[in-house]
Amino acid sequence: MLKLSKRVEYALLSIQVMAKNPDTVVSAKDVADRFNISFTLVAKVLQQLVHAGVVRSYAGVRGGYALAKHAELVSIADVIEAIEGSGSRLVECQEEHDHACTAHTSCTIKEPLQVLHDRIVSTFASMSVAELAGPQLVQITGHVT
Amino acid sequence: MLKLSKRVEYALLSIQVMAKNPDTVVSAKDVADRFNISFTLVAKVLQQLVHAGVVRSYAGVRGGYALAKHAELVSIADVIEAIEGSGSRLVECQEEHDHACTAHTSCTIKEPLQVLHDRIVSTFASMSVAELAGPQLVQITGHVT
DNA sequence: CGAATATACGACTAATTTAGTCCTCGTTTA
DNA sequence: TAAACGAGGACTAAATTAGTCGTATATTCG
Repeated sequence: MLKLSKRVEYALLSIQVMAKNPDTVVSAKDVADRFNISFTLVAKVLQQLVHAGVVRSYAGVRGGYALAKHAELVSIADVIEAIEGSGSRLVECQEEHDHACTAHTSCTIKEPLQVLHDRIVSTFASMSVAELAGPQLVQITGHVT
Repeated sequence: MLKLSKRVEYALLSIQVMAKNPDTVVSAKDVADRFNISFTLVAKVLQQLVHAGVVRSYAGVRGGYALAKHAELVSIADVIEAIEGSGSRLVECQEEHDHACTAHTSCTIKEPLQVLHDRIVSTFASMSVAELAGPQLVQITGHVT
């Protein structure tokens, strides 16, 4: 009914590791080994997360990746958008290239589905990746809002 | 970020026509012509809807399809499930064939995402196909609840 | 009856998307 | 300067989705 791509899944797994280990950098190899998944794919996915500003990268020997913001500030929607791009709607107009689908009575379902789309996006936006990591030990240096 | 398949789209378009014309049967050809889409595909999709009990079919010369229930009683979730099946989760366990993914620490994101999945399903369930048809004229023979 | 117009359905091919690999380059650290 | 890392492009493979074809069956109507 609704499946996330492996790329998004790998992104979430990677981020989960980072969220659980806020004080260390995590390399693509770490993630790939830990979950027995393709190193190169994970590496690619992590690069997309860098582009989107979700994680920071550190090159070099003891390099790797770490979250660019607090886990609470990164939503699942952010991650999905980082990987899949922001351009996808629930229903795409089926002739937007030339004559924006005015030819046929088409796309009459587009408008009501937009409402649905927005609701779903906000559902994704309502969960932060911190929730993937589960309850964390309170940081001594941290603070409660 | 989240796209419905053409099959679901065609299903919704077909249902929309039926919801707008509750007193007539709509043939696959009607729908295909109206939206300039593949007749055989629409026919197939409609057959899936029949199997799922969403629409009723009438064979023969002046045959076609009509909603099996009131449009208000059919949700978008029903339609998606009729077409895509009910088996898909947001994140699938990546080794459920043999040794249910206990080998690696994998699937640690599955549980939190289940929550998200349920929310999204209920979002789809919250909208009926009647909303695709827009406000209808009140039927003389109808009644208000 | 029988021709025309529907649905029913399985097998098939084509197109698109997603997954995954490979190779080369730049960076950092010890 | 060598080893361990990220960056990124070009590519192949696999899986999914879209779409076709052929044939069988039901119904209406002249």
